[in-house]
Amino acid sequence: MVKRTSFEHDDCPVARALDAIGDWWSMLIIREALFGISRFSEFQKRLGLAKNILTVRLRALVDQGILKTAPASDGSAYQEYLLTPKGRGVFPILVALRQWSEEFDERPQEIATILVDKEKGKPVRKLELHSQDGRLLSAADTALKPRATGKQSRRVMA
Amino acid sequence: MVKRTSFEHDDCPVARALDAIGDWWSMLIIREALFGISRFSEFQKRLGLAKNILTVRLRALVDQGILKTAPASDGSAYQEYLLTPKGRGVFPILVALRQWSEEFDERPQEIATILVDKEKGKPVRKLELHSQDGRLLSAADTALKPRATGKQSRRVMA
DNA sequence: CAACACAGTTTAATAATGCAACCATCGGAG
DNA sequence: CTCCGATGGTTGCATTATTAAACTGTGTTG
Repeated sequence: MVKRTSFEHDDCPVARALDAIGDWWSMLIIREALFGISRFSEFQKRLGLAKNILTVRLRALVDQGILKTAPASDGSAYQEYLLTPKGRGVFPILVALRQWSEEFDERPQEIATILVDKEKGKPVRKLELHSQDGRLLSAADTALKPRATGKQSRRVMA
Repeated sequence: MVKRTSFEHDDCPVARALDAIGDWWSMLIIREALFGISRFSEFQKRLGLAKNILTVRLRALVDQGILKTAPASDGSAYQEYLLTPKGRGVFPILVALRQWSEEFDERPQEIATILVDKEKGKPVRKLELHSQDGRLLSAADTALKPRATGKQSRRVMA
């Protein structure tokens, strides 16, 4: 890619999120981190990406407050990369991606894992979007409203 | 980049989803499409991307069954790009991205739009993940289980 | 103290963007 | 019928991201 158009100052929250974690590797790094991976070499082995890229990605994630470095709790020397609350907040996005694959992939049998709830070991339900008074909402039931305060915009999302 | 590692045959559903819609533009194109945009020039104007890139992205999205081309319902000649069910299924992912920005962005006041429910015009609640018996689940309440049938794997997600 | 693992950095090659200019088709005005 | 602008692209070239692989500098093990 080139000059990778930054969406950092876009007023659309989707664009902002993509700017932060919208590349292939960042999301997968966070996925691994949520699974408990914290060491450089572990990320590298599991994801199979080039080490320089991993370096850059980890640094970017740390800069954005998604990961933080800690002085290696286990063993000694070296540091480890831990998720911040902001990083753990990515979980629903990963679930959404997972469920989309599960629902629409043309070869779902190749999908190796199922997300289950720990207590019962049964698959989770689909993510649900509710209104404030509790109605289940689909895309068609929603709309975008400009924020009350601040400059208005024609930028949208759905 | 180089040889852009494809995750198409990865057994992790997150990776598969990212392989399909994990680049900056595809997600935004789908966002616009969900908002009703269907014409090439409309996408181009609203997103401000280069036309060649738009061409490639649209074709890829059509190939993947996320968009389909129709012979221009309105006016005449030219075609339009419409979402398939698979494309509309991306909605929760966009909502998850949006809510992540809303919750963790350091300058939330720059975010221009709010997702509301059409009926009441009030902001929606956060996406919720439930177990089959209805308990609200957080990341910590979940685990990954290998699929019953098929080759097992150490590939994970959280 | 030699070998090895960890956590990177550097380098060179290559593939993916982006920009701009070009081309083809359609519909409408004259 | 012809010219013109808008639509929907395609082509080329410059720029940048990503990669693999080699190299560096620590710490740790034997």
